[in-house]
Amino acid sequence: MDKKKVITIYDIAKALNYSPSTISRALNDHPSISKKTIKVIKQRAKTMGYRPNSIAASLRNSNSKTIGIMISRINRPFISSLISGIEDRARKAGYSVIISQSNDNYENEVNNAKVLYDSRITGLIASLSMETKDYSHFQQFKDQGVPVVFVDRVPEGFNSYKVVIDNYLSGYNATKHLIEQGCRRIAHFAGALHRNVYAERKAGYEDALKEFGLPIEEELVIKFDTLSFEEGKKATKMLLKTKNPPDGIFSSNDTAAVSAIIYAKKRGVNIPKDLAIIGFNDDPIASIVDPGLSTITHPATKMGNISAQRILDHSQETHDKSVSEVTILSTNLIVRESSRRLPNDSKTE
Amino acid sequence: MDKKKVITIYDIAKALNYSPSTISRALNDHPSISKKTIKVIKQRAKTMGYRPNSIAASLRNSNSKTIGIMISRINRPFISSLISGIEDRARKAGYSVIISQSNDNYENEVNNAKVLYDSRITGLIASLSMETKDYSHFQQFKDQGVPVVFVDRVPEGFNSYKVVIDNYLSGYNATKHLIEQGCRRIAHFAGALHRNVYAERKAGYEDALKEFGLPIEEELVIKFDTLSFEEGKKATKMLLKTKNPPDGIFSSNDTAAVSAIIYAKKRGVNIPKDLAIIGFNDDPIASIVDPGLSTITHPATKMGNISAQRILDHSQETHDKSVSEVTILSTNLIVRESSRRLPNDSKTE
DNA sequence: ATAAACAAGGAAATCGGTTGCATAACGTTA
DNA sequence: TAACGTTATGCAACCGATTTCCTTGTTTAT
Repeated sequence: MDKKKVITIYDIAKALNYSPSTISRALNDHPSISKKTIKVIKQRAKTMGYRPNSIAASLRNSNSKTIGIMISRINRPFISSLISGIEDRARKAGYSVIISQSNDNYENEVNNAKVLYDSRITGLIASLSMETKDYSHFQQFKDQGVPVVFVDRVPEGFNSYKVVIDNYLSGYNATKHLIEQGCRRIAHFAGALHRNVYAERKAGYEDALKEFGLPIEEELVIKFDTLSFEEGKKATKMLLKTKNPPDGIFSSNDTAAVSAIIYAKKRGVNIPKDLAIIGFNDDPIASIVDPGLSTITHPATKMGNISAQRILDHSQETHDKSVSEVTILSTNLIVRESSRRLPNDSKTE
Repeated sequence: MDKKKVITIYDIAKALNYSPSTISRALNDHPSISKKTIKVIKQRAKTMGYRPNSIAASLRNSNSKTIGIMISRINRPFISSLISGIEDRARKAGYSVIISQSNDNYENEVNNAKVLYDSRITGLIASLSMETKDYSHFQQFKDQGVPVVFVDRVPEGFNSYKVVIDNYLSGYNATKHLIEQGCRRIAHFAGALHRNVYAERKAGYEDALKEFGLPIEEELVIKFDTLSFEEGKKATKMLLKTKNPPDGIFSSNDTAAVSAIIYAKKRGVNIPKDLAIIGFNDDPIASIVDPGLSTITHPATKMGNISAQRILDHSQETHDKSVSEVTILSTNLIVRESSRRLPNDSKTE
């Protein structure tokens, strides 16, 4: 094939009878090169079709200007918005973004960490896989001074940047909302409880019940593996079969909640009258399902922006004083029809 | 900070009294190094905590083992599944994936192309922004023998790999389905018509009408900018206001179609009796909305797999004979309640 | 007028692997 | 036994940009 020759700074140097050092400096607006020379060199670089080789620069600087992302799966609303937020912020700062999905598998996550480490990323943004319980594969980054930002699904007891929402308060508010709407027997769809987000949401749920003097009943807390549509259906089916079915469900995600709505409706259960439901995340499906699913917002894009910013800041600052490590974003309760039993609720969408 | 020293092959060489060449070869299982030596070296590399610097290798090999992705926006179901498909395939082959979103803006796309080119990607997978009409920013890759795979939204008259669905046939089938269900006045929600996907879907729509002897009416084809929820609502509102409103809508995406369903329902229009609706993509919302939205499947993940495979194959083969450049995947019609007017339809979900 | 300061640019090392071309030791074959 | 192959390894250039020291010529201050 007829690949055009790739132009390097050496070619420009030869053409203009300058040294490569001068070319490099000129292209980077180094102060010790005269304005005139800079102009000439830049002009010539353009006409010769010069394109910088960022790999060469990365090697020399041992900095790839790349942010690595480790997530479970890209094709989920929360995750894709998170990535979008990271990418937007990163690109504006001239950074690239490299992604890897674990598919919620621990070994994949460990392998991805290896690959990202070897490619000398500037910083890592990670949301843990469902399975992960050991965090030692993140230590290598810290050892090299590569900042690690955990988002949403963060590890316990591993010191690093964290960007999260207040899951406890969110769970509390969701449950409190159901109670205020008259629910007295509220079930909870919980995720894997070694993952902070699910454990905390459950804790908020339980404390809300306690506060309002409602009993915490084992059989009303359903432990899910993946909070999938199928699991949601199965759990709802099971709950509706019991002698004393719940009059409210707080689900740790929207997928399972929507599934519950659809299944319950099919069973002739009136939502929200017989069964009020609230989800978590405010995925697109939440506002599409009928009745609309009440839920808790999850500021995905913003979390992405902030996480990227942490990485960018880290490389800037001197880091004498350790900055606030954990960023906690607030969430909002969105009340739609799936839980609205009282006429005049101010938080209505 | 106390960064641990990074171990290079030179350190291993010194430790074992071998030359760096031997270390490099041993680590890559080069045949001219004895098994015994390889074993010793690998063992030592492990205990010393050696980690390859893939940037250095990239520079020397002028191959970064990286696939670049250019898309409009990550947080859309089709796109995120596409990326997921690419990432899965790429990582299995030891390739990394670097993403960039244009936000459907032409200049962003051009800039992203520059950045990706400069980072010496092995291949590019691109789905055009809504605005893009000039494709010259992709020429630089071809000039360097870097394979470019266009997916879904592909350029006209630019020679390269393409992975698409049969948009014409899909549009034809969607429209035909509505006609078979008794619709006689079918509106079409069209996207930007300089984008192949929307132009072809519209062409399929028109040919189906023709074939069944139905008139093609200008005012029934609504041209959308982004096929958003808001636009869908506006268009539906407008259509329902006319003296002679349509009895069917074929929308080029699910978002606008779902919006139409919701708005029409609110207006008391019976779906599908008064108005049958079919969308495109089979996004999650399609099966959640009530009534369920009939639609055309879009094999996003598979398209991602294939696109990645094209890149991988390209670097393998000798490329004497030019392979089939365009891959066309088939789609399926999914019939849900939003268009089912006849009782016994075999294609029912 | 002369040392000191400054401006502009060059030489060469460097980042860490990779690889074409030796080389040395040893065995093989006519 | 001389010529030749094999096997296992080393040397040094190379990928392309960056940067630390220098050098040279010019300006400023005393």
